[in-house]
Amino acid sequence: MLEVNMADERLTIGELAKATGVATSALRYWEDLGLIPVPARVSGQRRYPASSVELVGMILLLRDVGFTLREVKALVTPRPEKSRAWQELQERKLAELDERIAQAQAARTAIAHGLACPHEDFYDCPNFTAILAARLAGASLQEAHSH
Amino acid sequence: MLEVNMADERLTIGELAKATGVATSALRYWEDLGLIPVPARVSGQRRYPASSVELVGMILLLRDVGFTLREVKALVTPRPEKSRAWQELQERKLAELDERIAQAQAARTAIAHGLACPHEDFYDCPNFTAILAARLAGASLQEAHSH
DNA sequence: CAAGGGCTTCAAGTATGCTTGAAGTCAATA
DNA sequence: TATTGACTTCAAGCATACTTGAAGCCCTTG
Repeated sequence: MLEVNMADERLTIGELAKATGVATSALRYWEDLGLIPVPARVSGQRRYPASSVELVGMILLLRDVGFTLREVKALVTPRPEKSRAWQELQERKLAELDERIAQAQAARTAIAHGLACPHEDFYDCPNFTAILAARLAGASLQEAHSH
Repeated sequence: MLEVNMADERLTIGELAKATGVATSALRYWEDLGLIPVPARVSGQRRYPASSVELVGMILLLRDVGFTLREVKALVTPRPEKSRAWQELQERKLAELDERIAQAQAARTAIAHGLACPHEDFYDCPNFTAILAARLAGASLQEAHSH
């Protein structure tokens, strides 16, 4: 049986997987993409520092709110001494997040309205259509992203 | 030149695409998946009612906040007379959205913290690690989703 | 009546984010 | 020493969400 080594703080990939709920295959994939730094090895096997748990947590957090893994990589990899470029990237991502939050709240309102509304005139409510109009107006933004 | 027909309120697929910012290929794909009802045809070409603009707006809204197209379909297709099942689906999705909003706000805090923090001890701040711990604790939830 | 623009279908290709399988290594345990 | 279990690499496969390309139809305009 493989007990968690109390004397050694380093985690095997299985332990990191268990601690974070992320499959080992995904952790190796993230390493290939450069999201996770290449860990030390003990007879060929990866050994992660305890801080990797927080790193994975950060990756999950960013991935879950809609950033691609390449965007996440730009946010979690050690930045070159607090460069201006990196700061600008973070500021852009922060703005994107604000927008995501606003959209999620709009969607929330839309669904809640769907629940509250009697039955048919779902799309006729001025409140509801205002939300949709706002999203459609933001379409240019959507295109700016995909570019 | 093809002017927008003022007398006819129905839109061609190109007009719907322009109004919503969604590519015609995507609109056809959504139709195949059943998100958009099969529209009327005029000499083989699709003609959409004006209300399709709002429908597409709703689809964008839900897709953008992380629902899969199959989930979106369940939310936007005409429900069988306000059935209990449909209402339960909406309530579940509402709860999911609340969670997404909470996560987005957590991510926002995390990034904002990254901006504010001096440089190295990024992952050492108690405030910051609390956010990550919350996300990692919610991992079981993530697994419940993918099932 | 020929050209052009926008539409049609259908099949195949692309990008992302993984999972799965085969074949093998390594260390601990029966 | 043989088996077990977790690990290794690498290639291929899969789901989602589309895009692209080929070949063709229909209507309008020069």
